[in-house]
Amino acid sequence: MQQVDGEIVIPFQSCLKPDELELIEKNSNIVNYNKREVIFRQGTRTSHIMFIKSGLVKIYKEGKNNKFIILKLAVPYYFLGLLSIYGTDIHQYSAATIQPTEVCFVDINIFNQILASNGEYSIKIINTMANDGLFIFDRLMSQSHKQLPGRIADVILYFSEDIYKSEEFEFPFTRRELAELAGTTKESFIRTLAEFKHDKIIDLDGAMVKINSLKIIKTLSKLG
Amino acid sequence: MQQVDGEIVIPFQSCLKPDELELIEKNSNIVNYNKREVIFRQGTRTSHIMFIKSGLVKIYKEGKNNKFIILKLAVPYYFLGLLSIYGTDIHQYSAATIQPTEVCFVDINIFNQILASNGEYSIKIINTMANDGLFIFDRLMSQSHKQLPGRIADVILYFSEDIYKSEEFEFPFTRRELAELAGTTKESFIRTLAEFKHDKIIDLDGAMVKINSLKIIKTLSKLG
DNA sequence: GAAAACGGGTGACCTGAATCACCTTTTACC
DNA sequence: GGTAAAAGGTGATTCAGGTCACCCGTTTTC
Repeated sequence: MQQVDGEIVIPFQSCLKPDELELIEKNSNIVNYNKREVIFRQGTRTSHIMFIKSGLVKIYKEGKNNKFIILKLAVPYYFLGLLSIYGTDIHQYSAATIQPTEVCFVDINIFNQILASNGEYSIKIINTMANDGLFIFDRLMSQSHKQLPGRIADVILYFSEDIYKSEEFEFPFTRRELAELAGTTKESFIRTLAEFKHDKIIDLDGAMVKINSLKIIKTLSKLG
Repeated sequence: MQQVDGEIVIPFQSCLKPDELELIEKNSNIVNYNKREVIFRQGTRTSHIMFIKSGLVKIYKEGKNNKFIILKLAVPYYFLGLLSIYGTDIHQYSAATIQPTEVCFVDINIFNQILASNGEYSIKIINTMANDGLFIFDRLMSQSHKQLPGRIADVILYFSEDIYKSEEFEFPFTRRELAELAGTTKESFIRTLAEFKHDKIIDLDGAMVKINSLKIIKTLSKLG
């Protein structure tokens, strides 16, 4: 972890007046993380508004006996931990980098000051939090109430549609992490993925994936 | 469903200026529901800000082949569907009354107007949405990543601590609904509850429950 | 550069909980 | 008030997917 200078591009910047923007810039700083570094741990107190400037971050829940549940990936211009900051003051989940990442930390009092005075901005934040909440809701619905094939299909769709916007991509995760994202075990994930390959629904070579039948994947996702 | 007059007590009323309050009162109305009426269905467009004036409401997700998942109960002074209203414009879950309920509908544009002009109030709404999101998050974590006894314990704790604030209470639900709240089936729920009774962790007579060992219940919830 | 640790992968086994098939009691309703 | 439907409950059966016990290849580490 290393602190650096750099320009700040806060989400919804266009809703901010020049003086508000200046206020934020004066009261924030950027921190550089390497691969596989923890940004914050669940159970710790929230202290700053955070958003990603560049890089890739996993948001996950730590359970007992080394069980992890990956909730989502966060990409540039995503706020980190908003729900916890405005909910309980205690982080309800952890965040760790997958790739080298720049995170911008903004003083929380300054941010609140802007929310209080700039109605347009606060509605943007309300929208962001609502979408965040609904997204995690969807992911957990997938993890809790779908069968394995549906969950694996969801993971593939997540990378294809949300993260890489391509039907051909490379998993940035180990199989164990992919399993944690699907809410299953490494073994079951590997097995089901192998079935997808065998059934020619996807091409698979190590981390490389190419979706052959998006239609089948979507059907699997829908049927659960 | 029946429309009536009546005084409006909006959540966080104390943060509102008299003219804002008046504006809301002029642009809202109260609707009376009987037991077991649907307030809104998932998949429909959001249209109003809603909150409960009196009564009891279940918030649930409808799956395929008559599967339901109950996410939470809403009690007086809870907003209904905020996440959907500010997230997608489409209700992501359904709401139905359990007991006769008065719901207050507020014009959404008026409400947004107040959010934009009253920073204190909009931060309250941000807090509310964050807590809502985290709560549903917790419930789904329970449903997806705990074993049955832990899930049943969670349901008992939910009624005891959140809803009735007593170690003795009456389920307002059928066994089927209780199962939907625990993310399981009627049969499994009944079986596990019977075990709790047999092990003297609870007394059980129909809908009546008395917790004998809160400690064991909490342990079961924690261990998952 | 040996050894340990980690990642990907496979097969055998086991089990928690869903499903199915009932039965009984209570509630709803022409 | 009689019938239908819903609710509570139980036992037997099934199976998806977790667990365990491995294998091999690669990367890390001292």
